[in-house]
Amino acid sequence: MTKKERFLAVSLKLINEKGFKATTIRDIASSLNCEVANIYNYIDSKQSLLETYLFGISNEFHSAVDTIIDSNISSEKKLRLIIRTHIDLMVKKPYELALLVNEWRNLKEPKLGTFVAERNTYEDKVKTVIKQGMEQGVFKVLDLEIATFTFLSTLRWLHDKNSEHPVQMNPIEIERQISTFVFSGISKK
Amino acid sequence: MTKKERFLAVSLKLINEKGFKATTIRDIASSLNCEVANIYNYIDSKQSLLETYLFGISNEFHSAVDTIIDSNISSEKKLRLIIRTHIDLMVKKPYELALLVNEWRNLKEPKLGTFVAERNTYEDKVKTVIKQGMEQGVFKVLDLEIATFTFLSTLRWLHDKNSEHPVQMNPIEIERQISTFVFSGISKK
DNA sequence: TATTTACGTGAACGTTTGTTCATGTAAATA
DNA sequence: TATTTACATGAACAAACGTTCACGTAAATA
Repeated sequence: MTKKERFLAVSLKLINEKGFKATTIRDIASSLNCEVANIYNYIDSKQSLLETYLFGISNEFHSAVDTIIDSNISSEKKLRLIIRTHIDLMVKKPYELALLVNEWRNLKEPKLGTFVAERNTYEDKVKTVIKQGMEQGVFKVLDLEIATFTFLSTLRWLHDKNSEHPVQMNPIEIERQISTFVFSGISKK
Repeated sequence: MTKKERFLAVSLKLINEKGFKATTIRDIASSLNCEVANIYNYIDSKQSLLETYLFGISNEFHSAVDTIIDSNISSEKKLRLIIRTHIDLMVKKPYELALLVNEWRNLKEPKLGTFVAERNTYEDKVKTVIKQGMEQGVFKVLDLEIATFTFLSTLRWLHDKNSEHPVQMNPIEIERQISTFVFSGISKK
């Protein structure tokens, strides 16, 4: 692990614990046992640090969902794979995922606009999958907006709870539980 | 509307747009067309302002859910009423609801601890309703943690989307859509 | 009328913030 | 060996922050 990688990891953890605005360069330097000025050997500015994290994880979601959409499988299977993608990223990159939820507001224009646009595009991709499922008679015909965002919010649970007391279950079992909820709801029969 | 009420409303809106840390006392004064020092005729500190908002809305959720739990109705009906409560609060107090989601991290100890405890208690109350439904054979027997937080995340959607482009539907229709999703999922039969 | 209360003002405070600077060292490269 | 590169240092900067101060005004209260 290079010095820069260690710096990136420590910063990410700190920003997650205290929030981006509350995490100072001096905090990071202190955790790293180095001088403040040293940080600027790794980055240009505190803002660019946040941008690196956010656009990095954003791209991961996009490339994953693109592969899913382009594949020749049923809408239900696509939705199932999207669930799986979110779970995998929660397990592999919990801190980056948390930033995506909590800290994107701290971006400044024009990066903020770019980020929001990317996120909207992601939501639209998911929406398309659900829409196709409805048209094919596989999914209930609900309000498309509400269905999509209720679905995405369900997946957001992954981050929230995992960040406070990490889930013990294995990813496959989590996927089974969430898929059950998403596809057939909470009512018995 | 008294001066203090106007101050509280303007602050709330600003904090929602820019975030608590990014909203300065000078921002608030500027929006209010008054001097900075004037703000301190209304509040003791910036922190106390956040505390007022957060514990206020937190109490509203608690008293609503307490009434629901104590009432002599089925588990399904209780869950339906909880959904309705969240929707009503989203419509009536969207800004406070957003703070509850986004800004609670900015509380400082010991208030932070109190808040987190209150929130956990709320989650436990919802969890109890779901647990009873499972025991009575009304709900599927899923992992209780996952079921509860997936459910709560579904309701969180209400805030997220409403804050960006407010939902046009009336509360009753929203409730119908979300209840369908929660109780019977997205799959057609 | 006298006095309290609510609201308003502008300057100043002490701290903390991100960032830069000039300078240094030790290792990799040429 | 000479020179570039990567990392390190401590002091300093200007800006922004929450908060306080002494003072002022006008209306409500006694």
